[in-house]
Amino acid sequence: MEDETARRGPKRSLSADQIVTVAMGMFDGETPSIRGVAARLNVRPNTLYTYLPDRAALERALVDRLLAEADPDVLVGRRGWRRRIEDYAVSLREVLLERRGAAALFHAAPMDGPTAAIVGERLLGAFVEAGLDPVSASRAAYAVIVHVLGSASLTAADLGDTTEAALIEARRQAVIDPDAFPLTAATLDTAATWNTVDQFRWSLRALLEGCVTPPRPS
Amino acid sequence: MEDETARRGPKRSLSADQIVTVAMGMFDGETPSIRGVAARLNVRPNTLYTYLPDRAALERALVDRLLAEADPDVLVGRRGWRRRIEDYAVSLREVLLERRGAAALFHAAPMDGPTAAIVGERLLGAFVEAGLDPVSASRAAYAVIVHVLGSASLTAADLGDTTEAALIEARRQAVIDPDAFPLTAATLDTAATWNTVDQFRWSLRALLEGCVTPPRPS
DNA sequence: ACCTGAACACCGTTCAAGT
DNA sequence: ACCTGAACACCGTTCAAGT
Repeated sequence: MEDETARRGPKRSLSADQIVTVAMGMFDGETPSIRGVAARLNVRPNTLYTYLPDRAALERALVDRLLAEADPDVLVGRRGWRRRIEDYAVSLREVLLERRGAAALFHAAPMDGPTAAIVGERLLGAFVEAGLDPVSASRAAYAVIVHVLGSASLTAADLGDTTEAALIEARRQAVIDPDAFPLTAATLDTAATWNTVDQFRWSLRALLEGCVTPPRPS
Repeated sequence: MEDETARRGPKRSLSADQIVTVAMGMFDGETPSIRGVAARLNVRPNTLYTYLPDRAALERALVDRLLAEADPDVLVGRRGWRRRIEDYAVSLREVLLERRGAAALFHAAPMDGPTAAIVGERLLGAFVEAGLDPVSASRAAYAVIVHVLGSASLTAADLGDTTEAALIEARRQAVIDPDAFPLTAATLDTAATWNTVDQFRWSLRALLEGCVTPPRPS
């Protein structure tokens, strides 16, 4: 009948979950470091190795938490499949851009956590609903993941320390030689918005459209 | 009338280009480090700061070299626009996967070098040829970049230290609960090939198709 | 003008020792 | 069982000093 905290005594002052939660609040351009997280927890760096085998484990856990933060529940419901996919994608993009350095994580750690499995299953469901056969649905689901993460991390890299507005302005002011790069010069204003949600929605819609279009004869 | 090397004497034993060239041969999962490159050049780490302002400059230079290695010339010629884009994309993917750690670079350093400008201009040309208006061509060009880099770095992350064949086999052997994840379980064999060129070509074609399809009314 | 020694403030990780 | 001190082998970068 002991209460929860006393059940086995306060031997463990930490847990892997707690460590990951603290780390989630420490994105600042880099992935939170083992030493940094330990310092925040007022504990020596090697203490964390009681709960995590290595840094890669922390990274995998962070990847899964970020996927969950984007709320996989928007992938189900009675709205159309396009809308559901787009909403989750936009949400994930937002989550990743809110925390500087989060996007890059996905290119260092594999997505093999429980939330990744749920997101995968639901993406498949949306594409089956769109009329795709299972093989195409699987390919389409991965294509969407690729596009969302690619976009988020490229944007994160371009943003660096500045704001979106500053980046757009800087891009607009770029000096392009119109003789060597006529098309680039003519489309400078559009290129200036490459890192906006609007561009993201445009390319994601194009991808979805292409995924559900029967392949043309090559 | 002095010869080239003697013109100002052998004061400089290095050049930024030389440093970048050496670094290009040192991808091993991480971006080559300043200290590592210096060691390879038989020079003290801080010597490199005579030629490069900081590590970020090395990274930007490497990004441009990698884009060039994929050979932007395949983007021009008399072959169809789809073929030209796909060939460059596949080539860039290959270049990035050949050097472990190369793909991740693009998500840390902006693409602002001379080769990036050429690739951009030629992608725009291909999409204009496809009949897109300038604004759509610009968006489509960026969408392609996003997709290629997203795919390459996700694949690099999944591959880790193993080979493609080993990864496919491991994915095929994965145990999925068919009650909780019916679609995932049913499409396991396709998911096993997510990191292959075939999947890459499939999703890239879908993206291109969607880019040249007139937008549907939302 | 170029290169270096020495130092600073960081990393991830291991291992034997303490409680 | 958990936490730590100390150490190892790394980072990028700065700065005063040497040639």
